[in-house]
Amino acid sequence: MWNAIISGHFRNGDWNDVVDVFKHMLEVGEPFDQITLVSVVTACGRIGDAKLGEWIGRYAEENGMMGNRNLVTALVDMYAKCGELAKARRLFDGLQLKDVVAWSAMISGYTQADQCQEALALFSRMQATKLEPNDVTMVSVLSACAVLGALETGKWVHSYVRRKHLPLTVVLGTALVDFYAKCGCIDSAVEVFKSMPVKNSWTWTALIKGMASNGRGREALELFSSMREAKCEPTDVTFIGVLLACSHSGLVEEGRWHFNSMTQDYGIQPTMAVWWIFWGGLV
DNA sequence: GTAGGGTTAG
Repeated sequence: MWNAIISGHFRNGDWNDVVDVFKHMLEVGEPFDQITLVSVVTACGRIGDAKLGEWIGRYAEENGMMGNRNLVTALVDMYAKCGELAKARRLFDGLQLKDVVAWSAMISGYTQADQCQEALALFSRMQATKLEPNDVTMVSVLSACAVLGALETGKWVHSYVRRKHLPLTVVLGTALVDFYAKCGCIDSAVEVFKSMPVKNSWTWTALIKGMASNGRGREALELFSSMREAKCEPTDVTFIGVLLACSHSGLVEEGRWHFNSMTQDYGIQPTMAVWWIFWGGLV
């Protein structure tokens, strides 16, 4: 029953509630099992609770639970998200049978820690094992390619996605759009965008920012109005793209208008990045 | 009816 409650919070993304329920269980001496620990340690990674995460890591080692691949993978993910890449890698290397989830967790760990070269190096090693990457693996690989400007590798990933008929999920599609836009291939970014069956705010934002950073401010603003017609809610990052578009294209009046609309119509408070763009080009 | 990995920021 406790696991079911924790699972509910987990699926809702309420990581703090997951941790709170577990701490309550410890306080009242409620028994838990490995399934409990998998959820809790994953939540620890999401909220950066390294203290509890490491406590669970020690508990799992001392109680002979390291044969549980789900638990070890969750620990790899937690250590990586808490910035403990070496600890994550040690556990990952110790996994006797690494499946696609374990590989994806370690690759995404490097990408999220800004160690994109390491991420691609690990991806090469994964390919050498003949284990097939899936759509989730490719999201992290594309993110690393985008940061490094590794155009050829990213293009290869795109062709792999098509060849193997990996599902063009909203997250994978967004990663492709972002990758092409960051490499300056706006036409390819638009092509992927158009081919996506489902788009969300992140997808629109990736293309708007891509247009803006490639000097196509007017088209970025047109995309922003299409986004609203599509009833897709803009986020604070969307407005970074919109204001960047105005700033780069010298559309000062429109930029000020969007800035006001952001706070008044959407209730989004300007973040530090927004102030930088505003004071840099729209005053 | 309970378990691991993913995308946007001048």
